Amino acid sequence: MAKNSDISASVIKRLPRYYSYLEDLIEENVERISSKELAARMKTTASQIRQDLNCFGGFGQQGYGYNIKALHNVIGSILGVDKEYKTIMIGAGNLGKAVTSQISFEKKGCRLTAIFDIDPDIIGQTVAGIKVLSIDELEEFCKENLPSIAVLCLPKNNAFSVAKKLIDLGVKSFWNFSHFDLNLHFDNIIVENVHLGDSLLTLTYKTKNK
Amino acid sequence: MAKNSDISASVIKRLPRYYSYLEDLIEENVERISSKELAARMKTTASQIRQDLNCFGGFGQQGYGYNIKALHNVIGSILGVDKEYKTIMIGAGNLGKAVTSQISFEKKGCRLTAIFDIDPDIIGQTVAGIKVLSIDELEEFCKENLPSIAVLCLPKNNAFSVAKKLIDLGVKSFWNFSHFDLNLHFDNIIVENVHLGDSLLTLTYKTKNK
DNA sequence: TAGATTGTTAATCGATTAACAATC
DNA sequence: TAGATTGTTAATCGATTAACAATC
Repeated sequence: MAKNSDISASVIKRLPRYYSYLEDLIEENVERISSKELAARMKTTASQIRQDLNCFGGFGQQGYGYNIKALHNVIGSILGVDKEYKTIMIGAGNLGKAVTSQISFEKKGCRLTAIFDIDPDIIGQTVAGIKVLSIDELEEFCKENLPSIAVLCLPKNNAFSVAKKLIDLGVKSFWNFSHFDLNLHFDNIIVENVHLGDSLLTLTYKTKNK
Repeated sequence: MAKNSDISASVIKRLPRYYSYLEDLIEENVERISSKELAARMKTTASQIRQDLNCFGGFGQQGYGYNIKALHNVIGSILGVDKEYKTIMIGAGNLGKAVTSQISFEKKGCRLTAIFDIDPDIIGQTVAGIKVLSIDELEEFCKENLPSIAVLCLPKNNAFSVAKKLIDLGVKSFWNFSHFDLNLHFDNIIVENVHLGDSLLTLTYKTKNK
């Protein structure tokens, strides 16, 4: 069993998939599943599933398989769904609104505590039950509340300066929807870039070359 | 130089990144760049860049590097940005609206020709300059216009039946925002899944294990 | 006990990196 | 010509798959 810091990115990317499939199985009232059956569902291999899970420990039982609820719990706590990282969002335009309506932050270990925007028309609106604040209030808010995660739903040209400010204010993790590669400009921060455009371009490529 | 169908997924995923960085360089009025310099910008290796590009042909010149505009063009046409795949979107809620406002379909080889929804409040609205149609008109529209790409911005529980219908009507490619793994239920279709929730969970994991 | 399925080691496969001759 | 940098082959590294003894 490896130390958490040794887990490869490939494995980590697959954990949320396992988590989601196990959720489905719970809904279907299935109690146990073998790596072989789960692999068939997910179109992967039993070997890979067992290999992945054993990075964190032996959660199965020979001759039986895995208890679905137990495994779901374990993966959840590995991922950190039980955390409550203070999270803020910058940008409450179409994208920001869509993200809040689409994603359950709480179920993913994040507590959305404030939303900021620069547009006077948007400031004051209620998004995800939270009143949108002016970006001018960002500094004060952060000094008081020390959020650890920021969701960036703003245009490329503002991303650098806002990110810089947030890093100075102690934010360590970024969920980055801006088309700006944060990790290339700052060290020691944690970033998940969402490049929606890249995803569509990849689809175009595949469509063309089918 | 390999046949297009032999290109590995890892390489394909990187092409849009190269494309985007070259775009930045064009804006900065840079004319040429070496694999070494580009690698430094992108925090990757010169070897990888040269290796990747040479899957498609030799676009550089010894002692000089790569002409940025020329390379940008080449990668663009490899990706298929000059195509005009007829594209439809299903679901014009927050997410659908955000996607259309965020993404330039035309620049990615896709022409958005119709948008459908099931909600009477949304039907008739204008989104991305297009009047949202009722889902009831989907079949007729597809028979007449034969779209090749569908963007799915609908809830998990509707995804299967809509996808099935679309596949029967000849749609071959899906940009899938629904939390439903299409590729596991249908063969011979092209799918790009966007799992936003997975991305946030990965961030939570990294935040926890830093 | 016999059957099933795990955890884990070993083998294979593919992707990344390094090296260097070719060439502009 | 000398210097730079490519295209491409070879070496390394890591990830996936296969195999099997351990064990429920």
